[in-house]
Amino acid sequence: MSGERTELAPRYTPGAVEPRVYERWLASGAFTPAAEPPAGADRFVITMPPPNVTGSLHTGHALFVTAEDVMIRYHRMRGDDTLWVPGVDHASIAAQFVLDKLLAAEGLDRASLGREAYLERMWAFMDETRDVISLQLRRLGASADWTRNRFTMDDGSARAVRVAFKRLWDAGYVYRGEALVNWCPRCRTTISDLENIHREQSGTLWTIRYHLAAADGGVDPDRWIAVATTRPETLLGDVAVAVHPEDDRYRSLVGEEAVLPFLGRRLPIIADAAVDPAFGTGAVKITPAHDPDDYEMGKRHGLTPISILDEEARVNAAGGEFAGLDRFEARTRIVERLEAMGDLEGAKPHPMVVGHCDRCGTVIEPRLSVQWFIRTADLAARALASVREGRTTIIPARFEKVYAHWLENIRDWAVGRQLWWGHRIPAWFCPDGHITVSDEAAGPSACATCGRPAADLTQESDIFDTWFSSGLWPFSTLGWPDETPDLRRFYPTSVMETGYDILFFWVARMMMLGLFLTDVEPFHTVYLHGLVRAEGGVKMSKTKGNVTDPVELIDEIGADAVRMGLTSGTSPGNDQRLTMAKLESARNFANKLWNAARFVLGAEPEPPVGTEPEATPSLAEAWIRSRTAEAVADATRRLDRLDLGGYVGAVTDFAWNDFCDWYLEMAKVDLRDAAAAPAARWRTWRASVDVLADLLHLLHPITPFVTEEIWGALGAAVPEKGESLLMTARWPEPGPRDLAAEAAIDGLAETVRAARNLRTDAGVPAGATVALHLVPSSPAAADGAEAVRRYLEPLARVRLELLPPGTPADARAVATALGPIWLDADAAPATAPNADRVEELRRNHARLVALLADPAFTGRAPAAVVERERARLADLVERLRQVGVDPGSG
RNA sequence: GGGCGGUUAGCUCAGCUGGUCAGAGCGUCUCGUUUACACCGAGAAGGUCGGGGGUUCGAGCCCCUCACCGCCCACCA
Repeated sequence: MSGERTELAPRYTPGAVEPRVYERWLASGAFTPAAEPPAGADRFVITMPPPNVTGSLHTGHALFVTAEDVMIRYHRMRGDDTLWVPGVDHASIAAQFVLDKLLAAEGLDRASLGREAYLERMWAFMDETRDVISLQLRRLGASADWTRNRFTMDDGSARAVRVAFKRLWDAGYVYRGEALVNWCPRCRTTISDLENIHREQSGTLWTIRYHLAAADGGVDPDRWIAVATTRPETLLGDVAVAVHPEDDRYRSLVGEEAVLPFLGRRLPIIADAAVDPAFGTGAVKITPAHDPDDYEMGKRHGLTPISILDEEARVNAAGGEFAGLDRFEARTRIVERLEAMGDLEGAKPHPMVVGHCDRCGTVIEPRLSVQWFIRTADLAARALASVREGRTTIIPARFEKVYAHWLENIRDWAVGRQLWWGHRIPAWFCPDGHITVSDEAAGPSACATCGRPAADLTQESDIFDTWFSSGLWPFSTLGWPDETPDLRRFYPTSVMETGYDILFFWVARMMMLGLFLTDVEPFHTVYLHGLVRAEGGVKMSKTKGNVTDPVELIDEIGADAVRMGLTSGTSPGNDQRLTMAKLESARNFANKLWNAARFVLGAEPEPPVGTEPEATPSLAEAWIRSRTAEAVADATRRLDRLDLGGYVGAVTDFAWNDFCDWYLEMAKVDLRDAAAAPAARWRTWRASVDVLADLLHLLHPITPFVTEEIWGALGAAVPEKGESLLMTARWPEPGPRDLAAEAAIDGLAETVRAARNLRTDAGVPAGATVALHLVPSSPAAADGAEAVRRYLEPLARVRLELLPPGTPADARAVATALGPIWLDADAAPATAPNADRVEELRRNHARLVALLADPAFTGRAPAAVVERERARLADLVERLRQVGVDPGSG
């Protein structure tokens, strides 16, 4: 038994063990699936949201890492064929935003560098940042397969993007057309509707006079139509004035022309039912190139849009004297000029909703341009059906409605971005106007329509929306489009875990693309965690400066505590405030576990000599084994339901209350019983080791480091317990329950608490041992009391004195499951401390008597419920009788 | 303008298909140098589960309504 012993350090210091433990895990190769799946094993594959390559993880990310790692570790211990592919996302717009700022600090910009040099800089930048996130993930304990580490800009992703786009194109799901899109003048790119953040703002509603054209071809100074607008600068692009067809004020003007100020353009006055006569003046200027409503109306009336802003939202040549001005300068100038001309009829404050760029906050400009679109109607319908028909389940379920609502109202996806960092759209234009889409890395060899050679073709300069490649993640990371062994073995994946904030951005897109390209749902469960908020309840963001680096927290209190602090007491989809107090109590738990293990390891008795017969289990052992069985079943059930908060709560509760507070205290009694046979002491110790081992298994998914470290020491002491890693040990099966033992210890615990209360009430010094009198309420209770005497006496610091059944209870007695108890007279106070307790018994008794007398209850409630209430009443009657109170008839 | 979530002990939050569901941690108060742990142990106080209706034998849990707080979606100039 001697062998090598790994002693646990006297004090728990997480920083000392974590890196070493992670190295052992890595070296074991167990993060990587075996070459062949274990026979008959279930599959469990996590789809993780690849974080943005440019950023480092904040504490919010630590939650997703924890949730996924808990799941994957649990399933690995179950013996499932598990895989977790880690990786990062190239985040084109975010990456360019960051790099542009770096360049600006050097006095450089995108334009002066040019595309090629810019991308070189970007790759160099990537090499610096790419590993930061991997390192953070490792510090958190992520048991991901690093041999499969991926990047959405790697060759595999690039190929998947090309093939995916080609298939969409070939199936008619891609089109190119002119449309009004969301344009960010600062990022100089199109963005999707999702990235266009609407914010309420106070604006101004100006009323402007447009004079009517005079019969002689000039401008009529006395006749005008007043239009209301919040954007006077766009008048430069006006092509009409619209009124409601039923509006009597303007009916006679329809068909006439107004004259555009400054530019003199003739604007037909048209009638359209979309105009709200009650708003403003009831007359609207129509600017199809700069307003979505106007664009639609322009199409209805055959009006040609006029764009008046360039890509940086400065007035272009079409703006006449205002050309070159920024849109907001132009607004000011135009208002001033109109006022001077006497054509500004009014201006009043007007609350309005304005779209802003999600990335940089700039006001979004609707811009008319030719774009690549993915037709979403069919794709969305399939994605919707998958969830409706239960092939994919979203947790929590309420997000299924959110998901459905979005997909039901989805618009076509403008996938092109006028950026450089990203996957270039694999489409080539031929001088004759034909488009060739190719999935070859080298591009097409010739125009697919007319056969002109590749040399004559030019590739589209736009790149894809980042989410296009992210949307392929579950299968592009497994080798798709090739039918690789990985794809066959690990696809579709099991659980897709992410925050609810990217339900539309990512989850919905993965569903749409996955179903189209692979004909199957990319995952059967979507688990959405809530957001982690800072202490004050505010959202964490870099600009607010309240982002905490998880690595700093880990250095301070350990990765296990960070993981536990982030998951305990949480429920999916609900935000949480992460407080230092919560993290500290998680750290305290790790410390507690550490010390409990130190105790168990240090309590090893002399082994018995071989001739001694094996001892029978003590009551304490029978009880803790039964409790362990329940804990195993409970933890397993909760993990299977992805109830992570419940799992953490249940397993820590078991560890702290059942194992540490009660079992170890009882085990001490058995271990230190000098009168007991060595075999009995040995058996008790072995039971402690067994239960500790089971407990470590249960805790491992949430606190992998501390449990692995303890496991190592346990294995050194008891080789058959842990020769290898806990990480790959088998998840325990629940053993049989022993309800008799549980009832016995429940009775013991109640009696100990009651005795402790009596001591406190009586002011007995903590160290003193006093006599405790008990009148067993039955012969069985007498036996029960004898059975727990060995534990009761030291735990309550009393000498138990059993009195003959029927002995009248003392006036200060308290009722327990075993019978009335009271302290020795000289230790007890003169008053009757149990008056309140008796009163409570009486109240409950009265309530139950009334309830059971009600035929409505006994008649309609299920028999089991009525039975339970009857039993409870009987217990109350017994306890009242114990303390000398006659319950009477009620 | 739609939709969703929250409102449970001083604080932060759990509460599964209505029947020990009135809970946990932290905080507070009182004890405690028992050889695992003061990052601890023992004990205690503290809530008519936002307000008001309703369904039911029985409701934090279901229905209606109101009030705040927050979020998501939404092209009205």
